[in-house]
Amino acid sequence: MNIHHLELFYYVARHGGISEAVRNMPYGIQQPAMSGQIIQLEEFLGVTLFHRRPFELTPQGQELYQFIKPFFDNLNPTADKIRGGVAQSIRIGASEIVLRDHLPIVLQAVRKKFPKLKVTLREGYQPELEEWLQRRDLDLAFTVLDRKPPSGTGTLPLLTWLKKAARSSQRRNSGNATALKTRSSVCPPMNPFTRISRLA
Amino acid sequence: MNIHHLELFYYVARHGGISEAVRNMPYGIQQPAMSGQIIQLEEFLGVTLFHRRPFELTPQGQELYQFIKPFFDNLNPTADKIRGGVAQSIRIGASEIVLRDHLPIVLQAVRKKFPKLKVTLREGYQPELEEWLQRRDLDLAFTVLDRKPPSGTGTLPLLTWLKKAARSSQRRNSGNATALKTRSSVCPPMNPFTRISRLA
DNA sequence: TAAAAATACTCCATAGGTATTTTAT
DNA sequence: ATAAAATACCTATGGAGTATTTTTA
Repeated sequence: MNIHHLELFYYVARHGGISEAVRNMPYGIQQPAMSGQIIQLEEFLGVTLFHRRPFELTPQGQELYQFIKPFFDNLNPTADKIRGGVAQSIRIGASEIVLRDHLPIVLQAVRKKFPKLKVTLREGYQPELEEWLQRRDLDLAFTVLDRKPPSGTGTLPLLTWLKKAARSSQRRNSGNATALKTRSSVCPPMNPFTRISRLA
Repeated sequence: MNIHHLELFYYVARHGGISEAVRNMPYGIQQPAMSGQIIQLEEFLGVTLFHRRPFELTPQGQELYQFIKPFFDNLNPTADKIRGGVAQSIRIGASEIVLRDHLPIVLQAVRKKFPKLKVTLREGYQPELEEWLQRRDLDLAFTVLDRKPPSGTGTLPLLTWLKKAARSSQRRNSGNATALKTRSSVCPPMNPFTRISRLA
């Protein structure tokens, strides 16, 4: 079952014809391509899905359309929901000093870039932060670290992580790296600290 | 939104991991391909869909899985239903003579090949048959025809149509040609008659 | 240390494009 | 006569393969 064929059929059924579908497609495709793909779908199913001119879904075409409609109707909305559902929140842990003296200026700059981002702050000392990261109660932690990061987490040099976050895919950082991507100049000098963040 | 990516993710979520999904795929695919496609999906959504080892869906992964699951769960069953839903019935129209003297022997042979096929017979004279074909009240009609077939219908020489039906795709004949595909030797000599059948 | 996942390529199947013909209103 | 759909043919993108490395439980 070629699902791409179903997607094309969805638009054909929706717009009442191949050419009409082509004109209303969210992305570019030509009529011969559309015809070909639809024919392949019909051959695969061994069934005529619709009469061409005048356009009319066959009973089988209706059944198929009924089945695929809710899926394709809600595809992009669902994607948008998922896309937005994470990037708009980040949970940061750090020591009281970092939280009070260094983070505010950073967050202030971050807010300008991402006004809708919700930031949750949590105070804790190193072993706590580490545990919370592993438990996925935190997305990001600032702390000193004298050994390699525990599994499920990773580190980046503090002064470079902002740039790295920009490069590294959102995938690696659950979308939060992007949320924090900002001018590295706004990053205050916290050299001795090391960042631990969940990578997976 | 690449739907093929969703299909792959469905199997990953279902089987709890990329490698496990690869092992249980209904068609052949390799782990690197799977990894790559999943990564593309995650990059497109800007979200981690699942933690790799140990495997665990993220909240976003769960939301996506919830959404796509009913669709992919029912995909093949629906396809099968549509596939079978037509081939098992055919509506044939013909004159009383054809119906009584010629069709029975043909249908007897057809039944052997397609025991589950339901045949509906209807008697009528030429203009009626033609109208019923156009109205799609019939799938197939036997009649004489002194002019070209009306729109929405087509003809084939009686002694060759069985072979042709075998060649021509099911698409052209709503699956019924296949249902009627049988040894042409069982076709009695009805030379003067011509077949009209819906082509679209 | 062994299994899983990611990376680095190479390749090729097939979706899609252009040009044209056929079909139906 | 005109617009839709189908056909023929070619191109090229991106999905999938092999080999290998990296990761982590």
